[in-house]
Amino acid sequence: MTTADSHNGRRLTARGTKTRGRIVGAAADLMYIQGVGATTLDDVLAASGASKSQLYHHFDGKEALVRAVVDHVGQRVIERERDALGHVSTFRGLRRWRDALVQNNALRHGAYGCALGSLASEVSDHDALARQALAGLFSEWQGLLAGVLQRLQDGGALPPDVSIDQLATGLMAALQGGYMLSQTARNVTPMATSIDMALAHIESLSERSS
Amino acid sequence: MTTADSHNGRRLTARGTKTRGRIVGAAADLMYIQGVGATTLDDVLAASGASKSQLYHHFDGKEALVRAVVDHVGQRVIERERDALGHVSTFRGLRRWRDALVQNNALRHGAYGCALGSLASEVSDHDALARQALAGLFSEWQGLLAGVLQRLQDGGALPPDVSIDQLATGLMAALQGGYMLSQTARNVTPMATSIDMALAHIESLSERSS
DNA sequence: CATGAAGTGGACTCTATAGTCCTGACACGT
DNA sequence: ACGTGTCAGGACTATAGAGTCCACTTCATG
Repeated sequence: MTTADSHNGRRLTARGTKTRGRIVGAAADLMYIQGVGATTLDDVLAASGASKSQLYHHFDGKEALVRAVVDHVGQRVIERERDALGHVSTFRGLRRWRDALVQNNALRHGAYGCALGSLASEVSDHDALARQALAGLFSEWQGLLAGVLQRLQDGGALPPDVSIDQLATGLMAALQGGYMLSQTARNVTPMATSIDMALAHIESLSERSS
Repeated sequence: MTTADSHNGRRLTARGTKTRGRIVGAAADLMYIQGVGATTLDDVLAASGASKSQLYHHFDGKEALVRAVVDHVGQRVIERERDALGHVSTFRGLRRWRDALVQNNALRHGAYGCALGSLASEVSDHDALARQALAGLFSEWQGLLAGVLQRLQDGGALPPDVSIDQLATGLMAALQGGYMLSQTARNVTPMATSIDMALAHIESLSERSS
């Protein structure tokens, strides 16, 4: 599942694991804020308090580090979304999920965008492996959305003939596109509006089934 | 309107204009394909057949070149969209617009994404001026979409109480998010699906007004 | 047709950054 | 407690890439 896990099957001590984690965490933060390309290894070392040799001890180079960051950020996002969506089975729950994302993004006025989306658009055209990992993460995330929609459908809140997967794709795209527009405008409104429209559409489908 | 037009008010000869155009064009192509960060000035020089001094004669540095690229790409996209959307006033026309974008993106299996969107997500967090230019371009593009929706509303195809601007925002986000998902998946389907969902929602609003 | 400005060519410098290497400390199994 | 391999520190190298400089050519306008 993971792309560039630990290092090619070496034994890790507790201390080593901790150092590796510090490096990946610092790299993830910096790459989120500055972008992947603008983040130098020296930046990462300074932020994590590690040294060159430690970095190259744990990773083959920058590309490998980026892949580890993708895995790490992916894990975090999926975990967050699993918590937020895993048991949602009502439109109200879905709207609460929306509110949480919007509020969270409002804290930085939309800057930096979606942790996964930013990585994806910067990395997809350079590193095929990272791209595939990101594609997998998006599809996992979308699967969580599909799970919610499935529960809605099972509960009769959505007609049985609508395509859960297509709705999940549309919702995911609205979310990502909204993030990007908000990032560019430095204003959360577009993101909120676009998710609202996607949710409105999904909710409107239920009216037919009454 | 333009961000980093010609150079700080110098007189341009025909030859100079041509050279400047070659440089910007080559830079735009390279930055679209390789990304802004991965495109070096030497790349641009090699591709355009210009020399260092010519580049620095016309631009203050890489940042200025990037801004010129944003303007250039923006002009192209807006012009294309004005042609495609300027006189559309039916749902059918809107679907033909969708088909053209999807087919065009299918040629490269989604790779590289939207010319404007890719620039935006890479540049927004680094260069405030470029970010504002991109925000302006997005809003211009969205204005073209809003124009179509307005004509639909004026013609009675959309109820008078729906918010044109919100629909245009949602459609734009669906488009951009779709581009990004397709770029990551190397597959146009998500983009097509997400635009379809946005259009379906907009069309569904008209049913209420019958 | 002269003069100065716009335009061109490419060598050169300087610095940031990826990546290497060597030395030594620590930790764990035996 | 001892020895092997993981872990850490940081100096060092190599190079790619941004930006400078200067000599030269072409152009526009009086």
